[in-house]
Amino acid sequence: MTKTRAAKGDGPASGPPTATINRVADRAGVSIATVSRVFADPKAVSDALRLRVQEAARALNYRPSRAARTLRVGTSQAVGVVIPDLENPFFTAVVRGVEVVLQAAGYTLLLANSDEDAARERNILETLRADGVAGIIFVPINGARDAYREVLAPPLQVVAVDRSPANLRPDLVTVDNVEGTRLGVEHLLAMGHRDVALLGGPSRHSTAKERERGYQEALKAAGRALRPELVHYGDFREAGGYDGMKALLALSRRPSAVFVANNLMTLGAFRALHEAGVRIPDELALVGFDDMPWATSLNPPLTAISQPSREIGSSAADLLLDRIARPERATRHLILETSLVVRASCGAPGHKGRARSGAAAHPARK
Amino acid sequence: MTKTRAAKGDGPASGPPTATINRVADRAGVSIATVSRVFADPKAVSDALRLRVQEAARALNYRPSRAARTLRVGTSQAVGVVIPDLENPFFTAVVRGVEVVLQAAGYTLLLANSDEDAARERNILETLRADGVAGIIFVPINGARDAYREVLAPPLQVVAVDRSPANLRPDLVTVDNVEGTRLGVEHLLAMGHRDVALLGGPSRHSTAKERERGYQEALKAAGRALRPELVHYGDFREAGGYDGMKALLALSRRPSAVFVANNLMTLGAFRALHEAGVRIPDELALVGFDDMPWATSLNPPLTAISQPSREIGSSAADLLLDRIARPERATRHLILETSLVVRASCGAPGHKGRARSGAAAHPARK
DNA sequence: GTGGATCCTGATAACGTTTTCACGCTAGAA
DNA sequence: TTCTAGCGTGAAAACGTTATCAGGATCCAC
Repeated sequence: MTKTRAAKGDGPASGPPTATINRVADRAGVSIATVSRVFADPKAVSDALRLRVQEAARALNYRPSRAARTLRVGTSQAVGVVIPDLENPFFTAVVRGVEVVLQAAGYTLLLANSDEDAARERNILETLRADGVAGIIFVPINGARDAYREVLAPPLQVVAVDRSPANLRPDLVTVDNVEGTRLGVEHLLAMGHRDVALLGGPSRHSTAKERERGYQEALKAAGRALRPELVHYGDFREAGGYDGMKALLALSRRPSAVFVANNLMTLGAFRALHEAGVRIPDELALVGFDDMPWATSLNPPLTAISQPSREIGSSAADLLLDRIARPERATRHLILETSLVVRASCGAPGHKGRARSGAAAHPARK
Repeated sequence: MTKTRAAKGDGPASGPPTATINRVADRAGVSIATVSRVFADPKAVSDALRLRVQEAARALNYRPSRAARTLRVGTSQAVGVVIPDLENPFFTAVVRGVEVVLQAAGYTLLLANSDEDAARERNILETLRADGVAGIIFVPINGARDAYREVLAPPLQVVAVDRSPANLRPDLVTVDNVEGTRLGVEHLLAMGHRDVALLGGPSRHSTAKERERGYQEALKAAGRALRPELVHYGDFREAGGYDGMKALLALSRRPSAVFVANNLMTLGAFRALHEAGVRIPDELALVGFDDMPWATSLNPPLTAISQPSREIGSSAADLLLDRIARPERATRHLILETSLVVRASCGAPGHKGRARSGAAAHPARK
């Protein structure tokens, strides 16, 4: 049940009638053109007038209308950010990174959630385009062939993040998924595990495919055969990890170690193991892709492949801003590095229940 | 280290020159006024013309320019959402709730992060105001006396969320923090714990104060004295919970149960307990405020006070939309209910390591 | 048939910017 | 002095909508 309290609303204390460029011009005794110039290119106007204008603007608490500017100039000081899941901490960390650099550059951030739904994504992109955003940073759903052809056509500037879109080559920021996964699996193999399983993701995501490749390469490099029954595919959500882990536990010949290809699935895997009373890492060792804030609070603390999530976002924003400034420059693909953070879930010696991490992720910028 | 690959950019395949209302009018052989009406109030125009216009609009892939509309009408179809921490899953869940109803209503969501910083918050609010957003949904930082007086003055519509702002009475959506905390502490007392500690938050947050009050009331109702050394205040972040728990563990007369007043602090508390090798719930029972996605993956699964976070967001959005439609209506305060989700960390019988939850949260809507 | 009332429709004036263009002024060169 | 540059400024025209107002049909009632 829910309670509602009513209160008397404050009377509409109607502030001053919103200063416009005209009022500032009047007060400063100049033309609106001069006022505009003071804000756009301060050194184009003489010191005397500039001061008068700034003074007047301050007195009236004037802020140029973004809408008017957008209309006139054709493109707004905003960028759209669209991610598939606002509640996945990896994506929010990315958004955080984006937000920091956009805010600093005076841009506004329009956020939308595609929910892994191609139709919804298309709808959002169209809206953003109609909004006249200067650019878009998005995690592509990777849908149909020509999904993005029209809707992301110039003059829109675009950078994709995390996943590589199907049929478009925009600026791109990803992580080295193959290498990262190889790191994790090799770590498990190096600790003597003979049968390492994989809880992978849906193949429509480039990340899922790359991580599976990393798994295969690690096995191959170690001279170990691929046992297909040890590979299960989930949906990159909690339930997928739970189901996959249960399936692995049901195997007559259980693996002794598992690599989970995604953060939410790792959560599900943990839940399945706790429910089944399986001891980690003694009965089953675990390494997950993507390090999360709660990783050290799990029991045992999770060994994970850490991605520089925040930096992925800030790099993407840098790339976009740069491209807005120079639309003609060649498309770039930035690949950031991952790192292995060793904690206890993999059974590494010296990490029994301790929560200290390995080397911190510290990839180079730009 | 980071690799960069260059690729040749696609030539600017310059799409069609962006359809405007004029082009649609021309093609349909009507005036722009009619086109505008077709979109604003379709039944105000005759069937024949409406069809012609719609057809033309579709052919040209026309979308009304939001900027032009905003300029003309004085207020944009966007609402600003400002939260203190984009990486706290509670807030992202709230944003998610907001987003769903805004999207459905055709509004765009401008997101910004105040980072618990009053100056930053003020800056953001000013920008949003200059942007001409129709309204603002925000988690107040609760700063100075007259913090919000001018910047949130009409015609801006405002609803506050989670916390009650210091000196302003806007529409408000909160949770019953006193009641929720009482629920949790009483649960621990009912299980026979005599000394229940509290890891509380900074008193500048109304939520922290309310939760402390709930703790006090529960003790009082049970006829138990308040032992001040059992109350520690953190910053509502992970580190605060960690430090607080360590302090509690250092006590000569340790409590046998702890209530943690915030999700991030719960994480820190867990980490401290794992590090110290304290067995939960045998040596120390734990209940936390706010149920999180990872709660069932912790070991043992966390008993928590669940907030309807998503619904907090959707209610706030509902309230805002309603207020935009009827700016004169009285201010309202919506108080949503919390519920106790019993898992294993509190030591409840029948929950040894099991992850099944108690009753699902299911508060009434509106 | 005439007088309204009702309904659709089109011209047109904003909304607040940015940008182009021309103008006047000062400075330096002839 | 006269001419040429160059600089700083203002007038005015967009940008794409929405809202107001008035005009032309159509219809019904008298």
